[in-house]
Amino acid sequence: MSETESKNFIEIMIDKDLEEGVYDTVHTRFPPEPNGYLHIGHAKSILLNYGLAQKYNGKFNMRFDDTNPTKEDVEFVESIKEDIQWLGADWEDRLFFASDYFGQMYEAAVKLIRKGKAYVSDLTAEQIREYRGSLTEPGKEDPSSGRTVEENLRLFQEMKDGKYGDGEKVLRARIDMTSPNINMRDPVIYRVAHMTHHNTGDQWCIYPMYDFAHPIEDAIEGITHSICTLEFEDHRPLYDWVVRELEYPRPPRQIEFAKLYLKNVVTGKRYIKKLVQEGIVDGWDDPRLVSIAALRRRGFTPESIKMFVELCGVSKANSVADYAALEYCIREDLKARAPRYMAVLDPVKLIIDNYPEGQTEMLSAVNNPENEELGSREIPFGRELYMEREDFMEEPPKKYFRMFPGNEVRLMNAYFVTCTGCVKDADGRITEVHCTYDPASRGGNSPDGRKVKGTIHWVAAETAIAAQVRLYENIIDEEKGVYNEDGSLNLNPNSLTVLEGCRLEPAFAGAKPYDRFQFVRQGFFSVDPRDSSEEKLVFNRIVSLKSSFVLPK
RNA sequence: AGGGCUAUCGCCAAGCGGUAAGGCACAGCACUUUGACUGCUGCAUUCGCUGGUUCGAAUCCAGCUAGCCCUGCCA
Repeated sequence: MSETESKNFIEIMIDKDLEEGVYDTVHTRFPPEPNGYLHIGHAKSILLNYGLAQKYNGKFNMRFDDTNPTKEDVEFVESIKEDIQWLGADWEDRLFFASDYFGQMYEAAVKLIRKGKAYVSDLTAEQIREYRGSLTEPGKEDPSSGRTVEENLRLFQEMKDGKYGDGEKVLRARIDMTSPNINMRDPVIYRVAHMTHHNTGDQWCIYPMYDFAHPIEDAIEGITHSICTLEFEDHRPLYDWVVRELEYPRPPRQIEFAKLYLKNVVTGKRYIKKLVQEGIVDGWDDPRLVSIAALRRRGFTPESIKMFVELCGVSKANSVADYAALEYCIREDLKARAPRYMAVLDPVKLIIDNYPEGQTEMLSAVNNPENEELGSREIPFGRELYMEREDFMEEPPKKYFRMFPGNEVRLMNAYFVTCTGCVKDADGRITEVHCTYDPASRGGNSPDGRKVKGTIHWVAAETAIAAQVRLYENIIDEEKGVYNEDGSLNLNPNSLTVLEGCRLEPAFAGAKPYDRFQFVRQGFFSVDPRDSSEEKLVFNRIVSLKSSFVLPK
């Protein structure tokens, strides 16, 4: 990284560690529990950990923290792997499962028992809670804490051998029942759970708790900087206690940072579940959600998400990012690499009265004026076109410079046309707009040098492709805040607008799922991978152009 | 209320004793074959509050205040 670029607090800590020789390399990891789908918040952690490893020429591990079989499922390990790969974080050959270390964790527990640092407790869950004390009162000594090492060894062995039922016995670390930090009041480190584990099957009936397992996982893998979120700050003394008592050389260091929250967005699993159940969204990858899969389906690029995460920065202050920042990132990424084609979302016929009936011609158009590499294409032109309904007004307000009777505009990449009027049906709805063209202005410029203020997009009626376009908004209401007092969500009734009968220029033929385009003046769109087929093109709007729909005030 | 953490522009965020970076958003102007993009300009006499130390404080000290997290055999 360049010297002028400012470093975040984690990089400063790493620099110090390297300088003082605490570590001579950087090794990070992303350790999700496979109990759900990844969302934008996880992307920050993934990209932060992976980015740090890259920046310091270190390594990055992928590890499933699967120490609690009651909540986990293989379904999630596959989706998580897919999402991380899509984001571009490369764990190379270092894909691990915490469950693969169960044997070593068991041995570690035995070591603690031998040192007199752990004991088997007979207390029930409720009793343990009572003995723990409260935020303001110290805890009380566990009646089982006086057992001998031999007895503890035997009991723990029996726990492992399946002699006890779930909840009957538990292994506790002996630390300090009076600690002001509740996590240090003899935390449970092993529990009995007769369950089939997605990875280890029925091999184990005792499972380690996170606080005990995580530092061991990190130490085994040689992790140097174990980066997690703020809520684990209180656990750090316990993390340090575990690696110290287990006597790992060069123990890993835990560093906490603030999670990334987005304004007006749902990430809660129970809320998403409800939205799916009620049919408000069509799944965990519905484009209105911010799961990695949803963002991908909507058309966001990995690069844009990376840009967003970097834009947000890393700190310890709780913060909520504006959705506008995410939109900025995808616009920024796509504007130079998406071909810009014309598409009419709300079509109305435009008839050029002085263009020869039956004649067609091909016009050339540059695919992206900002990126020559994207080449150019030929677009058919004829007497009958489709134009955007909002691009015509019978009585225009001031500073409206699209079509209105008597006004001359440019048909993009084609000709100057002068509006002559419109035709309405019995209900007064405009069915046709009429104009005349200037044959000398082919390509969009007049040889006499006259200028026009407006340029509008269009599509030839005869060759136009019909498509469905979906305009997505945030599913959460912007004005009223996210949640109601009863815990229900404030849904935005306009979160999805489906536009049928949109007309596209022929260049769209052959578009494939995930292909991204900039519809001239309408924003960025991508082909929906779930609903598009050869016969039916379905586009999701990724993000609109900035203020492109706004009429002058 | 016991412990931990945080507080710099509407939203993120630099700053680490020498007199408030940057980005997003917003506004204005210019340019424009997308009212987009781009370019330029504007946008914190002030850093949660109050005192103190100092020639000098967002930065150090003290005391307040506010927010977040912690009483799972979840992670």
